[in-house]
This record gives sequence, structure tokens and C-alpha cells, in this order.
Amino acid sequence: MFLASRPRIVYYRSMSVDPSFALVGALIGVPARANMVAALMDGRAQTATELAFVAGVTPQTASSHLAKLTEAGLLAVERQGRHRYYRLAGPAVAEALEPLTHLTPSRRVPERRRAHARRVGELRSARMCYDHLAGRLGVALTDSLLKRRYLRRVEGDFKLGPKGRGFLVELGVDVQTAEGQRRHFARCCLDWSERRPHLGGALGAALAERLMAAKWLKRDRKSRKVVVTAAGKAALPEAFPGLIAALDSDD
Amino acid sequence: MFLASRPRIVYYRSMSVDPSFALVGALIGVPARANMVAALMDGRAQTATELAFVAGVTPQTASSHLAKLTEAGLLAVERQGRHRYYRLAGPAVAEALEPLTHLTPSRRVPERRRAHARRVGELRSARMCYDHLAGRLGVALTDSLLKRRYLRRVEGDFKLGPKGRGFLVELGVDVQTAEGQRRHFARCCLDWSERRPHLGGALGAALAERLMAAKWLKRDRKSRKVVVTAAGKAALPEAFPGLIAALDSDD
DNA sequence: GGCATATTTCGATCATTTCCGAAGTGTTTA
DNA sequence: TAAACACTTCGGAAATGATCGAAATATGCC
Repeated sequence: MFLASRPRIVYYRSMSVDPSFALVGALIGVPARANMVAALMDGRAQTATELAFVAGVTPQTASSHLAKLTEAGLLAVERQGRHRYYRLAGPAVAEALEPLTHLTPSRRVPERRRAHARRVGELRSARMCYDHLAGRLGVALTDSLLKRRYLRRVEGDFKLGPKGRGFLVELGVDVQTAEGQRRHFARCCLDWSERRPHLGGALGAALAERLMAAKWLKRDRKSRKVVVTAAGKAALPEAFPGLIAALDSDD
Repeated sequence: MFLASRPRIVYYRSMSVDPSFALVGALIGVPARANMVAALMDGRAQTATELAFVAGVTPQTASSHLAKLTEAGLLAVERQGRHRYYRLAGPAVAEALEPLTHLTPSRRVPERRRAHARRVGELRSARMCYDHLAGRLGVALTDSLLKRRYLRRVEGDFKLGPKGRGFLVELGVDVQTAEGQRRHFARCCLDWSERRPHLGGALGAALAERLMAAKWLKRDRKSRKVVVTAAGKAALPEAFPGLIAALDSDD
């Protein structure tokens, strides 16, 4: 019964170009898995059960999905007691997936889903990209640092000058720890809603962390959104000249 | 018989983050469609039948796939007589899909598929990204222009200085036409195998076109690969100082 | 030890959607 | 006008793979 039915005409498979994105596509093309990955896009780790919840499936199903995602190298696991914490395997995953979000905007808005558009707008203005700031805020902060020559572009990455280092240390950013890490220190991360580069890498993460710790920014508890607190509204423009104009401009 | 069996426990769907990449993932996650899109990654247009061939399916099946891809905005169609030419909807599609190719390299090579690795290496060294040059060659050319200050980075894009304009015109690049186009003039396109920016946009396309026309480069007939001709090997390093070192370095 | 919780494995079911044959529309060639 | 060609639409068969229940494993708590 094998060798049955199907192949009468054999269509020659040329396959001249390797469609290696098919694997990733198949992985994230399923709602359940897409929801899980989306939930992890902010770089935080979550347990299998939490992810089952956000995906709207049973733990069994979630487990199977998570195994696939992990095996393919999109996620990483860490055991902690009876929990397993899943997170994106690295910043590259978030960076690669982000552009896809903006690929099919053309599904024309029915003219009344403005509320949703506004929510997307919020997300555009300030959000986490893996573990550093992105969106309009992330770009604006980076621009401010660039303008004062605290940061310079070098070969596709950023480089922190001595004056910039002093400034960030003064601000309370743990630059030293960031410097000691394995990962890229000051990565130039392209934001795809803004189409502008912003600060990523260990330094980007440290800066974001500091701004959260100082309570100038606050992460939404369940999403990638970031809100500027009252304290932040006062302090940020002072620490980062030129920030207001960039933030107030509406889309 | 509706309302049967399934929903006893209702798992609450949180869906706090929009998994909008699921749509794209589902589209490119199927081998047939993935092959079609991959075949179009060099920016050229192909007929529905040709694409059916590369995907290894019948024309009927291909037609259905192409309709979905087009409806989602990933492809664009153009009718020409009884043919329909499909192509990527724009450079953004290629740019967004490219990173996915490099996301799951970890499927460890069985130690003997080095031949394949070498082929990938070739692709890394010089290839088309939509309609401009990418890979090591694209990055090296861009670096050369940057080093001589012919090109500068401005707000995430490139800007062509007057001296650079003169140089390219001298080289035979149709800069004027490129300037008149709707699309970005000198886009900074991130290459994901190199993780380095290179020249895209109308100018990048014009430069690539010129180098092909001058027979310094030649496109592979069926893939995204680009080979440097004998003439190119002589002329390119002269026109673009610093190119040799960048190209010879092996991975 | 005994029980609850977190997660995975296995097996079977069910929904999705890919796929092709047949038949249709429209275009070119003879 | 007829015939060949390019492509699409429609319908049903088939494969794929997502899903859950049941049961197993491992951890934590008392």
C-alpha cells in the first residue's frame, strides 16, 4: 500500500534557491506558537504553563510546541525546580522576527478600528525589543546620545566614547558590567516601525534597566509596551536634550 | 451535532501581544510557497508557470498559492498578455525575510556537507538582495564609498555627497534616474549574514545594474548568486580601493 | 511517605489546507 | 475560426499536524 496513488507526473524540483526560511515560517505560522513567541518578544522568560495560557492551549499542547521551538533554536530553556523557563534564544531572534510584524499592514483598516491603531501607535512610541528600548523612544534616546557625540557609529555597531561613558555612569547605568559581558556591547539595532537604528546590546539593556530602576519608565506587566512615568516625563528631557520633540510628534 | 465534544474547559486567551507575524509565517512556512518566494528573492519577476515548476507543484496549486501571497501583500502581479509575472512586492519583503534564513543554522552540519557549506559561503560573498548587491561584496563596496566620504550615514539612511555623485556618474551609474524615483534613494540595508549595512535603494539598484552592464559582475541565471568576472577582478579593486582585503578574507 | 503541582510522552481524533483533476476564462498563434 | 497556451476556479480526496485525554515523570511541600 505504500507507493500508492500520488506521483504520476513528477514535477521536477528545481529548488535553486534554498528556502530555509520555511522552517521558521512553519514554526511561527501557527497561532499557538506565534502567541508564545510574541509573549516572549520582550526578552523575559516564562514558564511552560504561563505560555500555554497566553497561547490558549492545554499544557500538553504547549509542551509539544515549546519542544519544537527549542529544538529549532528559537527558544532556550532553563530548568528551575519543577518549572521550565522558556525565553528567546537570543536578541537575534527578536530582531529577525520584528520586521515580519510590519510586512502585511495592507489589510486595510475598516475605518473604525482606530482604537486598535492607537494601541499600535502606543506600541510604536515606546516598547521593548528583546531587552532594550525600541520604538520612538528608543530611537530618540539613541539620537540624543549620537548628537552629543557620546555615541558614534563604527562599522555597523555603536561605540561609546569616554565622555559618553561618564555620562551614562553618572546616570547610574552599570556600564562596567555591560562591558564585561560576552554579547555585543553596543549593538546597532534596526527598528522596523521607525526604520531607524537604536541602541541595543549589553549597553542598551543596561540603559533600559537603569531607566526602569529609576522609575522613569515602567514596563507593562504583560506586553512589550513601556510607559513614561510622571517622574520620567520630568527627568528624561532634562537628561536627554531633544527628546521632547521626538516623542511628541504624532504619526 | 454542532456544539459537540470539544470545549469543556475554556482556556482563557490572553493574547496580550499581537502575533501578527503568524500570518507571514503561515504563508512562507509551506515548502511550495517558500520555494516560490525564495526564487523571487533576487527581485526578478517570474511567470506563474515558472514558479509552479520551481515549487514542484501543478499550475493549479501554484495559482492558489500565488493568490494568497499576493493578497497578503508579499507579492505583486503584473499581467503581460497571457502571462502573469509575479515578483516581490518590494525591497522590504526581501529585507524582512532575509534574516530568517540565518536564524536556524544550528542544525549541526553532518561534518561532510561541507560542499553545501561552501556553496552557502559563495552566496555569502556576493549575492543580490532584491535588486541591489549584498553579501560580502555589497558590504565591501559600501565600505569603500564610506571610507572615501562619498557616502555618509544620515539618520539611518545614506546620503550621497557631491564628490560621490561625481564618482558614480563617472563610473557610468545612472544617478539621475535613481534620484527621480519614488523609492528611497540610498537606503541603508542591513545584511544579515554580515550584520553590516550596505547600500540599497534606488542608488544601490543603479550601481548593481551598472556593474552588471559593465560585465564586471554577472548574475547566476537561476539564483541570487553573483560572480565577479575576470574583467571585474581587474577593474573593481581599482575603482573601489580596499576591496580586495574585504573579499579575500575567508569565513 | 503522601499529595499537589509542573511538565512531558503517547495515542487517537479532528480540523485545516494542500493538492490535483476537471472545467472555465482569456490570450496568442495559425 | 480553431487550436494551443497561460492561468484561474471549483470540487473532492488525502496528508499533515494541532489538539486533547490519559498516563508517566519529576519536583516541591507537609
